[in-house]
Amino acid sequence: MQDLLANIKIQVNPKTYVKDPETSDLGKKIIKNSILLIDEIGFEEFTFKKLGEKIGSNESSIYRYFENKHKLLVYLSSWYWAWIEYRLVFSTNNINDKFEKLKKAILIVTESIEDDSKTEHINEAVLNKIIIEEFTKTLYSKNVDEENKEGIFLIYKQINYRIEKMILDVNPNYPFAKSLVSSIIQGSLHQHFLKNHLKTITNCNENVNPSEFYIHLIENLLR
Amino acid sequence: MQDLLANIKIQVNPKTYVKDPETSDLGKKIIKNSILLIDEIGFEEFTFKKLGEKIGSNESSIYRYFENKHKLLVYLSSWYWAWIEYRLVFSTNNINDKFEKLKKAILIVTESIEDDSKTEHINEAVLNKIIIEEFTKTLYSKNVDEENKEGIFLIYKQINYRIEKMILDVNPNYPFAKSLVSSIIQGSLHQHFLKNHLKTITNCNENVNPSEFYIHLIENLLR
DNA sequence: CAAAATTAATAGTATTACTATCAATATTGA
DNA sequence: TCAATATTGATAGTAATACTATTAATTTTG
Repeated sequence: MQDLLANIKIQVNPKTYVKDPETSDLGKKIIKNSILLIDEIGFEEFTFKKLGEKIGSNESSIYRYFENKHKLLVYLSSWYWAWIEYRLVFSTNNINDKFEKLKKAILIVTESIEDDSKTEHINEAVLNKIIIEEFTKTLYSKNVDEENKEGIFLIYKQINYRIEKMILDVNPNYPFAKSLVSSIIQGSLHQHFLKNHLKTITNCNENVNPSEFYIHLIENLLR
Repeated sequence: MQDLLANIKIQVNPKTYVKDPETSDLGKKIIKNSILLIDEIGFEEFTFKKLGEKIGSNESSIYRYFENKHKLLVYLSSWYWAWIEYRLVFSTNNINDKFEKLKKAILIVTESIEDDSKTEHINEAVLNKIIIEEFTKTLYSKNVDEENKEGIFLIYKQINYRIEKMILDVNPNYPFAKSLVSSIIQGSLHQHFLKNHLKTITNCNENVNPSEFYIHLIENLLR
């Protein structure tokens, strides 16, 4: 899996960037360190000026790759979900049992990423952390409708469609497959967040993770 | 219900404001019009300067009521959840059947507010709209932990505890009551949001509302 | 090795998110 | 009722953000 990924380039919607950061050293440095810096100080405090200082480069150079920090976060999110989709398809592909397939899919989208998978300039574990804390901001923004039209959320939606199909394969009569999937994907990020910040309204902690809650849920709901 | 509410003053944590907006005309004008303006232009575009212009008052006067726009949003959210809690307690109080009680509670926290209940300066229907679009920003902020310590989210958490108790009354063996509640409350706001912006990953629309999805869920999950 | 592309450095602008000061007005309570 | 007090309005000012523009320096490439 590790090695296989090394040869795959995750495709991100070109509308998220001005110049593809994968095409230069500076671009990769921007990606790598923006992940680290956002994790460190949070997205609100994050600025291109600070990022420039961190990578010993100029603010204006970063603007040649990304219009603004919102678009950069959208880029990172798109990369993340494309990576998740790849892992989802890859690891459910050879499972014949419909329910086992669905369970595996739920696991992929709800588990926390413990260690990184050797994509040189992207630390997936840290990226997962910032997705938990910041992904909601890419959806809940004044540009949602516009960005949705541009296809920015296509991969995210595609993951939803794939799992929706798996649900209907397990139980063709379940009437809320779309809502169930979207509430699992978004809800599991939220449970991770609660585990980190509002511990008293979640059962998740170091020992119990969101995956268990959601797998128990579908086991009791769909069959 | 309408009349009863007219005599109740919703209590909001004093740490959200500098001066209680309920104590003056200007304060009430700030509350009333901030709700309308945030709904109109979105929280990101919203500034105290624009609000000042809208109410024919000065930017600096608004700062005497709220430290910044984040705190104002926190105030509005706290008011909203206190209002929901009031309605929750009031309307489940006399229900004896445990499952019916839980269903009613779920209904209260997931339904969309169609018309306002005559709190003079607060339009609950519009407030509900901005909670759907903006509440997530009060939680997912750099100050969560600090604000949580200050008790800012107490009422929100209390609603969670109340419904958790109802779930355990229905099924004492259900192992994820906390996570189920928090995922319903937050998830239903998200389903409303998807209905408005990403229609293809939800079953909710003008005819189907999140309440139906969640009530069907607990019916099949807890008994 | 020359041309083209990329990056760095510097400067500058508009807007935001405030704070400070002081005058004008409204409120209150003795 | 009038004087003290509190509230609000007007104006000005600051630091930071989120950019854009220009030009020079450096790197890449054909």
